[in-house]
Amino acid sequence: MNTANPIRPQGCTNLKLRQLGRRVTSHYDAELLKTGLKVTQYSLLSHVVKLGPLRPVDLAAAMRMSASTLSRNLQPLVAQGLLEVLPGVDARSRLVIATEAGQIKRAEAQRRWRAAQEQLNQMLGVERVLALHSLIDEALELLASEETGEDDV
Amino acid sequence: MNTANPIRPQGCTNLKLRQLGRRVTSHYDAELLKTGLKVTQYSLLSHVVKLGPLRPVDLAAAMRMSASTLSRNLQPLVAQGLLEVLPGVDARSRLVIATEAGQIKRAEAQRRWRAAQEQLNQMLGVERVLALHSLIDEALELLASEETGEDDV
DNA sequence: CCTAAATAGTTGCATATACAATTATCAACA
DNA sequence: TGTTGATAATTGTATATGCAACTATTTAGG
Repeated sequence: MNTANPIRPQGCTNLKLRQLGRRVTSHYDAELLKTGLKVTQYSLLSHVVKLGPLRPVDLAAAMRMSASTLSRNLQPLVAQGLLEVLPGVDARSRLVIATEAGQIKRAEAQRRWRAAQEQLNQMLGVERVLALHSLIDEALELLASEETGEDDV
Repeated sequence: MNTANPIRPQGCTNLKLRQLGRRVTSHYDAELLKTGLKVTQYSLLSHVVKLGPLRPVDLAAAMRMSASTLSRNLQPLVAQGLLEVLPGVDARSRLVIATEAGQIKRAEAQRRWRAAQEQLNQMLGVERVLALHSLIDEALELLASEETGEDDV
């Protein structure tokens, strides 16, 4: 019959994203193994190095993760002496900053990350990676304001 | 100078996948909230209902997740009486099966899932979702055998 | 038949993830 | 200036994720 829909997406977008995410994470993690960092930790460290001393709330926003997740994810890096959490301008806020060791570690890990990224480009084809990045960026853009119950009263 | 590369992917594929994954997960979870299931749990339950009694190892393979993760992810669903883990043909293996309650719950959750999926199609545009699915499927295919150190000796 | 390798599953450990609740502080305003 | 609502961060609780190590079987070879 096919009563109304020409082509409809098959399968669950979330499941697919998770499956690919798992696979890709393990790819980067394998390359980063020797640095002692997981790719999630590299991302976090890298953001702090680049965005320089900044408040957790701003870091969480930049990385599009919840503040509570960030709060916990900072801990392993602080424990390793790669990051520091200093008192902020406010008595309630803080400032996250990369230590000297953190900057060095990041530079080292960045080489590994680049190798992993380029290997991925090889395996998937640069075209495909570019297309995937574009789609993800567009999707993130389109989902940015939504979902929060934005009624702009 | 730009010595050799016409266009190279900007940013980290893993970070992007994670960011979109987080956003999309929360979208589905919001819709599934009333069923008491998270989208990860819905996926698992759904696979068991569809693939019928099967061994954990096969279920993990079908869902492309590690056996250890699956082992733990089964627990909340078993605790809720939606799944059962029965002795398998082997003394070492098991059989995972959906209970009556599990099948009912899955049918209910499926309606919610479909609503979430269609809402996502709306927000992103069907074209984009189709393109994303295709890219992910292709990437999973291309990464399927790799990465395991396959030397096919 | 017995041993070694392969297979199935779980568990210890560490991390990632987020919602809800909590604590602390700050800002607006009557 | 004192209350009230907003903001910043953390913590309790629950789940997701995987590697390495472990237990229990099974199978393959000698």
